[in-house]
Amino acid sequence: MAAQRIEDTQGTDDGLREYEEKASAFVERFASDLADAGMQRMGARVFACLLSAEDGTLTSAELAERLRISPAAVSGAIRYLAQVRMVSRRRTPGSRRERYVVHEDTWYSSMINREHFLTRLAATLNSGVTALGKDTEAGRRLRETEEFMLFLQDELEGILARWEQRRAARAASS
Amino acid sequence: MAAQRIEDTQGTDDGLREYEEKASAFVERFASDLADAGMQRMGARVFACLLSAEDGTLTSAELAERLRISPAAVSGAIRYLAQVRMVSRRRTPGSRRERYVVHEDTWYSSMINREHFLTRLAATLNSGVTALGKDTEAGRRLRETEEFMLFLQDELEGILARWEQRRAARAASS
DNA sequence: CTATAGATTCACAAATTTGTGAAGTTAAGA
DNA sequence: TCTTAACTTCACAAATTTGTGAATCTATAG
Repeated sequence: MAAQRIEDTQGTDDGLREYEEKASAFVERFASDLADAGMQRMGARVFACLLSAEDGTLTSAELAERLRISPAAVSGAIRYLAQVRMVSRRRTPGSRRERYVVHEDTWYSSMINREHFLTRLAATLNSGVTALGKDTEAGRRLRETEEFMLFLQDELEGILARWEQRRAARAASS
Repeated sequence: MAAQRIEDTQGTDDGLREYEEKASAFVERFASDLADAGMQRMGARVFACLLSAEDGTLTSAELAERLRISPAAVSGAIRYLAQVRMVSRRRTPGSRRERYVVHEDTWYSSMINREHFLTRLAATLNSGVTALGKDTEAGRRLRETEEFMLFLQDELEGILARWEQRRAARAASS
């Protein structure tokens, strides 16, 4: 872990500690950004920590140590992250330890689809059109909002596809 | 208010009450969706209420009555909504009352840009690349994530432009 | 089959967030 | 200028959320 950095600093303890401090500072800042966007705090911290891990993978114990939190907190955060499909559990055969891993290629779409948020919102708005009457001004406004949500949902899928293409193209050329 | 609906139900008190109940049920459901997505609860309720109002406008007193909340709560929610540019205050000259109004044509973009969330995230990720070292695997992962955020930000602007076009086209043809 | 590492669940305490009443401001109207 | 309607701010109480230690569960190793 952090081999590169250790080398840069002639492998001194100070160098390693400095590296860890910088890494930790970044993790907290990133987590804080995510939390501001509505993500629960521990979930954000664990996710940030995983994303910053050299191979995108950490065990429960490693997470607990790096973030200074209890195993229970790790467990709760992982449950949440697994639910929203940003992380998955990986059981190494022949070990009791479980490793948690960032879905590097799909967490973007999980982030965007957020439990079908837009689709659900559109359905709710549709019920509003019925409730308020489709010929009222309010009904018209809700209908338009509904259409926007569906439009957005659709476009987002296009964006993800384009990103995958771009990514694939870059991978092929390098 | 709700003229259409009153007509539908022969203007009976029962009809009006029924309409109000349905409207309120929708407002709460919509607010709940928004709250699930990370929006603060009162902000969501006030916003949903405004969006459902016949002309997209209500006074502080009307909001307090419809949502059964104190003037202080209205004030707090409006402060928040104004800050994220989803609602603005409108002072009718020659009146002490203030009206709050949904930015019908711009709240989508406010919703999407959410205080430059993506740009900020990209900046944070960039600092992570520096902290972890750009030649490490983690650094590479963060850089890619940063690129995705910038890509997404860019694409979202395109989407909004397309939506405006679509909207304009429809308005012209009807 | 048993012992135990390791993850999860649960009840509770701490911390945070939220909404209220009351006091304080601001500006319209007399 | 004075009065007062209407919005805002503030301190606090209520409610919610969060993280912990302890107990519990699961499945690997022996």
